[in-house]
Formats: sequence, C-alpha cells, structure tokens
Amino acid sequence: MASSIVRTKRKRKLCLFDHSVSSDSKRSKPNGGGGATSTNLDTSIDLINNRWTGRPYSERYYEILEKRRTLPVWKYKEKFLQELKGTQCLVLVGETGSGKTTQIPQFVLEAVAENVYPELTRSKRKMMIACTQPRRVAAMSVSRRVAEEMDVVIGEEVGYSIRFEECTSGKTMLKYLTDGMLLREAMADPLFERYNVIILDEAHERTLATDLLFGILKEVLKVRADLKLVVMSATLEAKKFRDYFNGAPLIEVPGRLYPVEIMYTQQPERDYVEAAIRTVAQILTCEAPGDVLVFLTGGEEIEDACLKINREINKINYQCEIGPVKVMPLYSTLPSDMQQKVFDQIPERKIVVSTNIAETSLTIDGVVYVVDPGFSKQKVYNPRAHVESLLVSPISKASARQRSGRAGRTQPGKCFRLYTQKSFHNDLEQETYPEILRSNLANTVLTMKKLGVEDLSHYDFMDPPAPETMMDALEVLYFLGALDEDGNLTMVGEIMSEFPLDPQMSKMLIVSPQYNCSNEILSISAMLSVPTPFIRPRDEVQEADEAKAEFAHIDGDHLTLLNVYHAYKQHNEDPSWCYDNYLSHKALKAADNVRQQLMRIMARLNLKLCSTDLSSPDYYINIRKALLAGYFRQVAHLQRSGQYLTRKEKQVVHLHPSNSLDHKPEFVIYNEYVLTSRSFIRTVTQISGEWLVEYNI
DNA sequence: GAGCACTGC
Repeated sequence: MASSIVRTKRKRKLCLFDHSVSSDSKRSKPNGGGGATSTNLDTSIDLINNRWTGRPYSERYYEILEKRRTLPVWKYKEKFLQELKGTQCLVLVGETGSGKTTQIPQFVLEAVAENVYPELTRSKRKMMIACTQPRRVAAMSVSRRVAEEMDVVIGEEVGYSIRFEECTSGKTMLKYLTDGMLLREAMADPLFERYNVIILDEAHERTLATDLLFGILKEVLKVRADLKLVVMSATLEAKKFRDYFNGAPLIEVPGRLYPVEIMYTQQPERDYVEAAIRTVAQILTCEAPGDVLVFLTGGEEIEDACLKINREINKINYQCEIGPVKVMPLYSTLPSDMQQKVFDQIPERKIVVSTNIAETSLTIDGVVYVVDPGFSKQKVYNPRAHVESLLVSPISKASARQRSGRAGRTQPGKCFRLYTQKSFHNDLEQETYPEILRSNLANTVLTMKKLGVEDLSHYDFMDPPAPETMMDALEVLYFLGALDEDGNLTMVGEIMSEFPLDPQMSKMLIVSPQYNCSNEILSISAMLSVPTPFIRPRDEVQEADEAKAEFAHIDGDHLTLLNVYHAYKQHNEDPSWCYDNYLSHKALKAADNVRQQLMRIMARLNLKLCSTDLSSPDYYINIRKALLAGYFRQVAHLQRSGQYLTRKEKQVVHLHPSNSLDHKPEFVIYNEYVLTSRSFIRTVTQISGEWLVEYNI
C-alpha cells in the first residue's frame, strides 16, 4: 500500500456541486380513506384471512404464531389490555426475552382495531401506533420481524422510520421509529396528532430523546384524551416512571434467560485489563467449553488486550491442550467486515473482547462466559469549563446485570465480575446517569424552544439537569442569535432548529451563503458529523500518516477534511481508493449521506448553495470566516509560553498532535476539547485576530 | 507528539 497512489495535491479544489437539488418532501401522507378500523369484535372469527390485508394467512404465519404464544408476555395479554382500558398511561416492565418489543404493539393494534378503547377512535383520526427504539438497527429489524409475524409486507401496514430511511405508506398502522425521529416529528406535529397510541420502548436507557419525550408527552396527554402512552422498560426504575406519570398502573412481565452464575473477586483488582486477561486464561483452562465475552473500555485497550490474550494462549498451549481459540476485537470504529466476524459460526472457541457495544447494541449468541471488569467510558459534562469529555468510570448495577445477562442467552452461563460483591452493593450506582445529566444541552434547549416550551426552569423533567448547564445552553443560543434577550426563539433560531446538528454548526451553515461558500461549509459540516475518516493501523502508523499528509492543508484540519471529501468525490467514492489512502470508506459514505440531507434542508429553507471561485485568494479565507461565525466561542490564543489559552474560559490547552498545521498560529478555532493525558483542542483551523473584533470576544 | 464509549436527528 504505497502512499504514492495518492495523487491529490494539497489545496486542490473541485467543483462538484452544480447538480440540481431535489425536494425533501417525501413524507408519506395519510390516505384519504379515513377510518381504517375494523369493528370485528372476536379475533377468533376469521382464522383464514388476514384481518389487515384480507388475504389468506400463509403457512409461515401459523408457524410463527405458535412460537409467539410461548413468549412470557402472552400470559399477560389480557391483563395488559384490560389495564390499558382504565388509563391513559401505563408502564410495563419486561426483561430480556419477554417479547414485549414485538408483541405489545401488536396487542395494542388489535385492541384498537376492535374498538376496545372507544375514546381513541372517536375522532376521525386514522389509526396509527408508534413504537420508539433508541437505535436505528433495532427499529428496522424489529419492524421487519413484526411485519413477518403479521404476515404483511414491510412498509405497508407495518413500517419504520429512521434517519435517511422512511419505510412507511398510507396504509401504515404500526410504525417503529427511533426516539430521535419521533422528537423531530413533534416539531412539525406538536400534539402527535397522527397517533392514537405511543409506545416508548427501552425507556430505561434514558436517552436524551426519550427523556424529552417523557416531558412533552406528559403535557400532551392532558390535552389529548384520545391518546394513550405505554412506557416499556427493562429495569426496576419503572417505579420511578410510574411516579413520574402520576401513578400509572405498572405491569411486570418476567424475562426469559437461562440462569447465570455470578462470581466476584475476593479482593479489589488493581489493574482491570491484566485481571481480565488472567480471568480469560482461567476460563480456558478450568471451565467447560463455551464462548467468552470480555468487556473493556476502548478500541486501543481492546487491541492491546487481544495481543496479550493471544500470548497467554500460546503459553498455556505449551503446558496443556486447550483446543483452537480465536480472539476477536469488537468496537464501533472497527471496520464492518471485522465486526461481522464475531457473528460467524466457527469451529474455534470464540473470545470476543468488546466495548459497551455488546452490552446493548449487538447481541452475540452462544456466549457462555462474561468477564466484567466493571468499567466503561462515559460522557461527562462540565458546565463550568463548557466541555464534554469521556472518562473511564465504574458502571452501574443495571449495566452490570445487563452484561451478565449476555452469558445466558442460549444456555446457563457464568459471569466473572472483577470486583468484590461488597463493591457491587456499596459502590455502584443503581442506574447509569441519564444522558440529559451528562450532556451539553444547547441543542436540547433549542429543540424545547421550538416545541414551544416557554419556562425551562419549571419544565417537568424526570431528572432535571443542573441549572448551570441550562444557563450555559441559553447563553450559547443567545450569542448565536437563536434566542432574544427574553429567551424567545428568533427567526435565526427557527431556521437553526431545522438542522439535525449542534447550534454552532447550524449557524455556520446558515451564514455560509453570505461568505459565498455554502457548498464547502456543507462538506465540512458533513465531515465533522461522522467519525474521523483517517485510519491509523498500529503497525502502519508511518504509512498512514504519510497518506494523511497528502491531504493536509496548512491552514487547518477543517480544510484538510474538505480536501479529503473532495478527493473522495473525485475518485468516484471508490472503496479501494479509500483503502489505499488509509481512509474509512464507511465514514466517507456516511458523510456524503449527511451532506445530502443537509443540502436538502438548505434548499427547503431557500439558503443559497454557492462557492467562491477556486482561483480566488478569498476561497479559503471565506470558508474560515464562515467557520468562525459558528464557532466564535471556541477560539484559542497562543501565549508567549507557546501554550494556548481558550479565549473564553482561559483554560490552558494544547494543539492535538493530529493537527495538520505547519506552524502555531496566533489564533485558532477548535471543534473539540478533549481531556486525556493533557487538555487538547482537536480539529483546529487558523483564523485572523482581526476577524474576532465583530464578535466582541 | 496522541489515541475518539455508544447512540440519535
């Protein structure tokens, strides 16, 4: 993989964006038919024909139905439907394997169709049920499964809606969607008028979107008697949900997992990675066959641990035969084909060393042993320093239970917790802190304002964020011109809320036509919205850095990213070109996708798509000025000492070594502040001190 | 001269 393949010259520009803009109005419209509800009161009457399609049921339908009936949640069907009769809001606790995600929405759909809840169908509203999921893959795969169970075509009666993909039609009665998507819909439809029942699934995960939906829906229920809400959760925190929703009835459904034996260490471990490796060795030598899942905190740590585990295995193999073993890393930034390997059926015994991704997002069947050192990287927000950072922190009890459950999916298993039982009981928090308490809330506050929340200080959050965090968010929005002195949304704020981006980035996009560089700012925004495209394999560090240098722009990383995007388009999005240049095709494809979405929004808002002439000396100057228009609060100033100070908080920071600058400019804007071995500012671009004057900073 | 858990719009 010689870096000489790279032909793109530094500062090379391309004009790629003269093609016309397509319209964004692809949202499905309800069909004019109105009441799609059947009044068939007895489900057993029509055993031959599918009530939704009128077509005869397939054989497969009956096969699946047999299996569905054995799910724990089926025993609670009548009780659930009955309880829902007397209430607007209901909480259901169902642990892994209860079948709640696939079955409950179907129960609700049937009951509504049979007019069990006349209050819901009194209006002329078309029947529609929403079920939210925190993750896109889940929304998609669960809806596919449910369509199969109902013997209908996906996208017709049952569909899904996720970012970049709408799979619904006028016929759709049951829609799975991400919680973020439902929040987006609420912006245009604040009373959720297209739905009669909303189901918030995986509520225990407490994503930012779910937490916001809690508050909004609680209000909406007051004014919409023809709406019901079902909150589904996997943990005991459900009691908290019940209290929050004014004592809503609570139903508990058992899960279905094989028993998992929990082992604790006698003494606290000093080095959790070392302890994890030792535990794996013990499992291989002392325990019955079965795949092993080890939880660690990050990609680098995982790659390291994989090497060491392999070394251990070689040592053990000297002494005794333990059979073929395969060690596999798993983390989100791992290339997809490598990720896929953990799902392959292989003759060797699998040892998967994974981040939290295997705790909720991915399920690996066949795991019998789980090794849980009790840590994960978590986002924390410091409102004083205005920074989000990642810290290795102890997990919660709920998280520990979820991890151990991964050992009991196909047979009884064992979980080795690398901490003491006492520590589990005394030191671990009950639940992971909800995301809303760990985030910068600028975007959240903008969303709330758009949704019409006027008094943020008295908003009914399940867990209210720190007042400082809210103040900080209000301040950012005020300085960006999204809010006026009274905290009301301005015209600019309205426009900003249309973008699925942080407010700074939305602002930079909105003003970019004034700097005659919206095409370029679109590309940069898209690139900043995806993980870094630069791949740096540990044994090819030098080659990778050389490849990256071919794209480097001496004025800064934002412009380097622009060069990469342009080169990617120039090479027709060729995956092998990406590979040869140490670029992630996955990341670049994602950026291209984001860019298209942003471009459609720009067009819808009549924001001009334009570029400064490539040969003009202002080409890059305009781009840098537009960057500053969004990120003027993230400026660092070079001191005589050679250090940088952030302009606002006066924090000592250092340029991240990954930067592409060839010198230390007096002023830089930065995209990210990262707290690791030192305080770094990452993704930095040089700006001129004179440009700062108009921002009063 | 380091090293970005994981989602989501």
